[in-house]
Amino acid sequence: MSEVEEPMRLVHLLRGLTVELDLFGAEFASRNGLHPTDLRALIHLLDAARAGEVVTPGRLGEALHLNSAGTTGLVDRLERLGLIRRERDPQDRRRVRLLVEERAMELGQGFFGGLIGDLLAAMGRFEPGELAVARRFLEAMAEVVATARQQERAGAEAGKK
Amino acid sequence: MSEVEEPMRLVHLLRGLTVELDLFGAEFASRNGLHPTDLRALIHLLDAARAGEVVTPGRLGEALHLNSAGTTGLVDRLERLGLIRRERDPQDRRRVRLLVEERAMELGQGFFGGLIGDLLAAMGRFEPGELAVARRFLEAMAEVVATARQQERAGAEAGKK
DNA sequence: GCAAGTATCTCGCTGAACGAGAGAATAACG
DNA sequence: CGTTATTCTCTCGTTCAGCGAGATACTTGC
Repeated sequence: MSEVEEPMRLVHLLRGLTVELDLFGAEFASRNGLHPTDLRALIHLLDAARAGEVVTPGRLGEALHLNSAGTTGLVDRLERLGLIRRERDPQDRRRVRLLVEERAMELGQGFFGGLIGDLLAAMGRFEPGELAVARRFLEAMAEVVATARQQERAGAEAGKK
Repeated sequence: MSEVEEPMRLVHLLRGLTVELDLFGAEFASRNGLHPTDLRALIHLLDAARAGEVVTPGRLGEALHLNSAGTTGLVDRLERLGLIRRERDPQDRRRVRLLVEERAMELGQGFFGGLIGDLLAAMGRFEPGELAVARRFLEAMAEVVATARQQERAGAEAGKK
């Protein structure tokens, strides 16, 4: 086994892990009558709610790379399912605030709850020092991907004539 | 910072990383006139080709959770783009083998090449022992997700009446 | 050689997402 | 203030990926 074998295996592991997580999400979604987009939206909304941020259809669509028409459809769907509620912002009545309903939190709990518990349990079998290494590692990888994404974006801009 | 803070941050890091990778893939795909599904199919086909395995439309569709009609559409698309080629299996003429064209490999190189290089470079800044820890960590996480996925599947089966 | 089995493809349809633009409210400026 | 510009959201018509059902082509077993 050469010197580069080990890192290469790590790359594949990383990719495999993202694929697994993706599939897990997709299966959970279809099992609950949601589309992958709906689940991603829900995750975004729950994260924002936990952080105390106000989310509008505009922001949500931007985060998910949907245009306004697609966003309206998405919000309609989530509202019809009773997962969120629309409410006009009293300050700026052009805006609509998206409020997550109780049911959405429960659903999120069902999705994450179990998995997060298992992940934490598995992490419990590592030394604190090892977890610190894992964290540094993940942070380094995340930064690389984020940087690559920006370069990709820059390339897209340039290629647009 | 309590004892559970650190692992929880790791969970969020992990999720954030998968989101970033996903977005990176989606952006690369649309930049090349592909759909996310097309890119996933291409990755699967390239992996299989490297492993020397024969992929048929049936296998591909199964891997991507598409039904036969959707799979035909996908293969049509990839063939029209000149990324793969259909070829009837001489042994069993019911089957069709999917062969990746040169162009697909180049595209895959364009997608992965740069990113993998950057990831490897970032890994180079870690000690061998640290990389071993990262690997054990990722393997543990992957296993948890895979297990959770099977449970989810089992639940889906049961819930199906 | 005929029935059953397997692999792929065709047809018609649903619905998510797109582009364009309308509608409604606020901000900015004279 | 009132008129114009701006910002946010939603509507309309369209496109196209993926679905269910079933047709077609080939193989295998009896």
